[in-house]
Amino acid sequence: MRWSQTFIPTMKEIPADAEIPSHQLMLRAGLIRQVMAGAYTYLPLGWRAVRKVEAIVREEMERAGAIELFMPALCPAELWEQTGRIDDYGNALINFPLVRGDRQVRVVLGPTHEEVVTDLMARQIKSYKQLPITVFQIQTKFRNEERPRFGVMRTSEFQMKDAYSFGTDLDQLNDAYEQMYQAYRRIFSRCGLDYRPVEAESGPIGGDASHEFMVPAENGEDEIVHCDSCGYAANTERAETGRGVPEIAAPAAMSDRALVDTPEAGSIEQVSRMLGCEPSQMIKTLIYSIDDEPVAVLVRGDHEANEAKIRRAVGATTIELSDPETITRVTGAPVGFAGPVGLDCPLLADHDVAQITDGITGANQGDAHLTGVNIGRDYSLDTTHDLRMATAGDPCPRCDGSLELARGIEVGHVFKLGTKYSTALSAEYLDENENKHPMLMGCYGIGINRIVAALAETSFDDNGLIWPLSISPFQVLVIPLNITDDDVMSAAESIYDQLGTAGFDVLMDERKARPGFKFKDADLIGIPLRVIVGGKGLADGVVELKWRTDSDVTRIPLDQIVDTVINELAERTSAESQQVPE
RNA sequence: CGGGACGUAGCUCAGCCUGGCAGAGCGCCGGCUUUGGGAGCCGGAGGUCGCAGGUUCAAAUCCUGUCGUCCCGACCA
Repeated sequence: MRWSQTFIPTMKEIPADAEIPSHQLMLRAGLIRQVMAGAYTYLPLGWRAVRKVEAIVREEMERAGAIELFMPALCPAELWEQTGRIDDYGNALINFPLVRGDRQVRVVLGPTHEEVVTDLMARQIKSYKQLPITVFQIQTKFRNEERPRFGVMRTSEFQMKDAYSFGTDLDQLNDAYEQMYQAYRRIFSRCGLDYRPVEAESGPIGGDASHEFMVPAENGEDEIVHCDSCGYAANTERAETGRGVPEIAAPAAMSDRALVDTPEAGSIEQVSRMLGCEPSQMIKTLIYSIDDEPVAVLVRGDHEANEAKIRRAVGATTIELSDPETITRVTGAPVGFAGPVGLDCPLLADHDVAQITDGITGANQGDAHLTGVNIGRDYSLDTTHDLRMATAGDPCPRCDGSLELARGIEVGHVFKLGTKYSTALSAEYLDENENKHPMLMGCYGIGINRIVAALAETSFDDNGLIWPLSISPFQVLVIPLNITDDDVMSAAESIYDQLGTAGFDVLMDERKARPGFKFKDADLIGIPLRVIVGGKGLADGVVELKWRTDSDVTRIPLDQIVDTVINELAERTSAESQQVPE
């Protein structure tokens, strides 16, 4: 491709709306342009990178035995009603009626395709002999992000690879999951990403039934914890802590309990400021409706409750914060003044709560708190649980180490679904004895364009992007410095032709521009290997070769340049693939 | 949806407080010079100052509303 004949609008200045490196660089390097909040056009350079990622994903999916198909983005709302997800998804699901003659057809734009693919399999798979099977597609997905942000990292329309496995039993599901897990490791490695699989919220199957693949990045949206001693990693929602049940007994020395006025102070922050205490001295009391029964959940004031952990602790199916009316009925006080003392409802406490001496908590009456609250004397518990989000410094659940916090970009997710969708949509098979069973499913997603964004977010220097060879829009950039010099141009043309013929993606910057200008653009768009053809070098019979990450050029005789480039590309490709797990 | 910021040329921004000719740099077009790290000089094109209403002799500037974009949070895989 010749630069002047393609479309690479680079920018010297940093667009005011872009805050994070990937967004700034993708705009400046001419990869994307914004159309509206949460929707971007991929320009030729950006789209080439996306396509390279797609090709790698496709290759690895097929290598792992998955079969490609293509489902419509437009799906009947009816299927979503059958699984209940039309409500679960809420406003994030884009759905609207289509007018067809005198009737309306309600449709959704698929944010994922469990419904459609399960319905397909329900119709086509009848026998255990047809299983297992894993299918995948690469397609545009839609989610109405109420607050799109971080450039292309979080948009309302995005490219996703989604795969679905169907099997007869847990063994087949585990096999498919393992296949996908390994394929994902190869995919992210091949794309040149530093990534980390972390345990994620597992849903109905339990155990290690879900992993997210995270790219560590300051600007990542997700928070994860990890242990450097044993390698345990999980997202903060999922992360267990290595804390045990403490001794539940009244402290040896405690103050008298006292009622204090805390007018209008219903939050931990307000109360701690008003009373001059640390949030960690407070007992946060949250009234949850768990399977529609009110339960008071206690966590330390500086901690955050984890609803999934609470649900697991009591084996419940639904959990939500109670509405203000319920809270008033249960505690006798407006929201913000609940406490465990004298509360007539079940108490569920986090481990750390039992270790608070002279705690401060709501008095179950408006504008008042209690101080000097102690377990054993003022309220009692049978046991305690791990009910809160993990934080930095918590003991590791797997070893003697401690947990650290980090942020990351989620680029992939593998999940054992179980029978949720196959049951709802009657995707059943007959076994050897003619008994019907719902199929066991797994689902496996990869954010295709998010891989490109994650790369841009983590691989750059002061001058611009730094692509790995594997997903770079072009592999080689040929720069003739002076296009009015016939010798320079014919040498450049010859190199360009030969490399193109040899099957490489070559871009030639034959614009009429000064050398400095071209070098700046070259650094910005970050093509890995650069061949510079200049009049001075040619006079000595050489051209210059430079990797994007090199500080200096290497002079190569003109008649060897094509072979040298081919060799270096082969070496780099091989070096990159050394990193890819088997 | 709650909180905050910002909307002036393609991009980055000044002008707004204290109302009185629509500005700069970069980019773009033409010309000359220059040619190894975002060149120099000369000439030029380009704006419904987000939109609507109000105040005023007069509004980019003051007031009200509205739309858009970004950031923090809520929500969300």
